[in-house]
Amino acid sequence: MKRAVTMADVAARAGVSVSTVSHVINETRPVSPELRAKVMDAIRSIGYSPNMVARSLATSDTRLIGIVMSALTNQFFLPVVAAIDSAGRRHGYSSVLADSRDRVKDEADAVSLLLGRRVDGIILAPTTNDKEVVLDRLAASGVPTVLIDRLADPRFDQVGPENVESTAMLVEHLATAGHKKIAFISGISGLTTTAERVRGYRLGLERCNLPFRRQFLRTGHSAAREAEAAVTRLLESSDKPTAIISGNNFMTIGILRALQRLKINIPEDMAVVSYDDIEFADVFRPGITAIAQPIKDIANLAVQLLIDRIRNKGKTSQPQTYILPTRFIHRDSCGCSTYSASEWAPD
Amino acid sequence: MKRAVTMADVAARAGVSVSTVSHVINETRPVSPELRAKVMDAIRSIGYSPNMVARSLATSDTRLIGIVMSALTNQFFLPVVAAIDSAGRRHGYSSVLADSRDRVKDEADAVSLLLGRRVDGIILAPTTNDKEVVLDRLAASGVPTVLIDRLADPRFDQVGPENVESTAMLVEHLATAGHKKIAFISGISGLTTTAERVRGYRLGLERCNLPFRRQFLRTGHSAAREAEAAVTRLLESSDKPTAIISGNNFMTIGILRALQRLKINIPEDMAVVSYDDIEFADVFRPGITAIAQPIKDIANLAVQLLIDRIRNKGKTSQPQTYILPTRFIHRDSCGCSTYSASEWAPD
DNA sequence: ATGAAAGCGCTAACAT
DNA sequence: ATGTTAGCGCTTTCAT
Repeated sequence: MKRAVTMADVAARAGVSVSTVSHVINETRPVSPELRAKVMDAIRSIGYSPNMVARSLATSDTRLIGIVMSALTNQFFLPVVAAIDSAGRRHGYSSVLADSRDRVKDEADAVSLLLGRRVDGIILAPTTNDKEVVLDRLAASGVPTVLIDRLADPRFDQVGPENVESTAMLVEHLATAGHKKIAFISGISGLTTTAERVRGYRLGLERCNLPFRRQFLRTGHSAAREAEAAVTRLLESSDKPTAIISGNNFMTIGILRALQRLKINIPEDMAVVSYDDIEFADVFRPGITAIAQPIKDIANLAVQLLIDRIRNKGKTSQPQTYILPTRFIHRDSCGCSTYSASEWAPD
Repeated sequence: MKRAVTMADVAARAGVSVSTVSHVINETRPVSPELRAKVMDAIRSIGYSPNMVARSLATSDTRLIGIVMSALTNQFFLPVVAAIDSAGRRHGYSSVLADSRDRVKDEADAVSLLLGRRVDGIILAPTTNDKEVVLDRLAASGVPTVLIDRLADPRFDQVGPENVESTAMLVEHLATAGHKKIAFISGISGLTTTAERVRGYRLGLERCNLPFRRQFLRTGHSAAREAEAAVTRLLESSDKPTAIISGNNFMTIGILRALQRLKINIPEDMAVVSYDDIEFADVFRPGITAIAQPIKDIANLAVQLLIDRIRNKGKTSQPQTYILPTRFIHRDSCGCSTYSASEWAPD
């Protein structure tokens, strides 16, 4: 690749100064029509394309948003990335990825990387217990940041799904259908989402006057494989539940696998409902009754909050936490005959 | 955010020159242990973090890989992005996203954006008929590029899945089970992948001495909704097929929806097989017999090729095209009783 | 309305 | 082994 075409080349070609070129490109001060035309021609004829790197160095903004998330392989995060990217693009921002693999160390590296790249803002789905390490650095750096999914620190803007009432609703739904022995497969301990969903599980039991029983609460570590194992063990007991609630979509897959392997029919022999919807869940037989997160809303709001903060860099308005309503999707796996749809919104 | 900490600050603090600081950071020339220590201390104590933007301007490399793909919402591309990002990261590269939405215009914008950002290389999944517009520009720019999935231009390194034999194999598989009327739902016309899979379909028919029948070849435009409609129309005819082959995973979903709506049982009333596997396909009932693309292999190879080209910027070795073998996954939807697994590799 | 020139924070000759 | 300094390509103040 030969030497890049620069603004100076354009200026020379158009017979004007570089500052004039810059100003016609950015429309940042009036330029006479004649000169403007000359410049545009020059740009076209020599095929000039502005160097964002140089621009960034001069203005100290990069129009880059850093996205830090656990495992891009996580199905939940694809739509998040897509939504962030497309919302960001509308405002002239591009996205840089940084996988945190759900480990504090990698998360820290990811953040360092992005900070080094001088991204204008960061959207982060915090891993477990990273408060001390990463978030402090982020706060100290002063780079606008919004946390999504797991709400870990009120120093930042945060946006996530409603967890407690949504999960409680699943319990109530099953209880209403007559279930008295309802198990819950929970996610990685240490995640706020996990804690809240477990809380919702217990809240739901209470409301239905059902006892909380330790052996019905198992951890699936947010993953399919572990959830499958957890269910397998759960059903080895003589005292089996009649319904299982999954703490997230991956674990739902694991639960289904376990049940299929054990030849337990859903919903006849076991009702199954899930916090988190699965893509294409409608073609599963039976369809899985689930709570769907407002993923796009979360992403869009996060981007909007982030861009607001980037723009108002000076003023430090109070960070806010947003809990977005989920959607209950009634399908077949709960074993009810009635179909309906409803939404739970906070307050 | 206050003024950024620069190398000059570190130099002052450590009582050395900036070049010494630069050299200890980059390990680009010997520095005495004492000075090195001083510098490291200074860096730590004032919390210095190198400015990649300035570095990039000076070295004219960004360590950024641009990823241009259709709709990040496309399930196929998530693992691709993930794999590219993680492979890239191992070599010190970060990924910048640019959604092409499968439209030439957006693709062109995406490429311009990335070129403006001076990415070191680009991995692109070409949209349809963009040869004239985008690829020429890319070629002219001289920025290392590798094409994935859809192989559209021998001027670039390209890596994609085997399509022809893989699809033919699906036909043969069904024919062996006794099917004589096999329909194919094809993708967007204009994609090389679509053309090749259709070719494989016809090749398979030939090999089995089955006639090609126009009404059994329908387009699903690579999307679930269209595939659903196509199947619906297909089955309105009095002369129905006994088996359907899907041209990609989205269309498979559409096909399943159509069949479920029409209360047609798989595989009893209709066999279904798919080019493209679906995530969690194993929990579908029945399990969908499918050809799985070597997605990670494609991504890894693409990154490797790209980085090789970036490093050997001078020498222009001949671009190569790589066709990677697919994997046949035998499940239940084809209606065979025997289970097996095999792999088709080119040559 | 236009131009000259001083940075932005770094790298990499070029001295010493 | 270390320091000085001229760029990298742009934006933006300051003159004109």
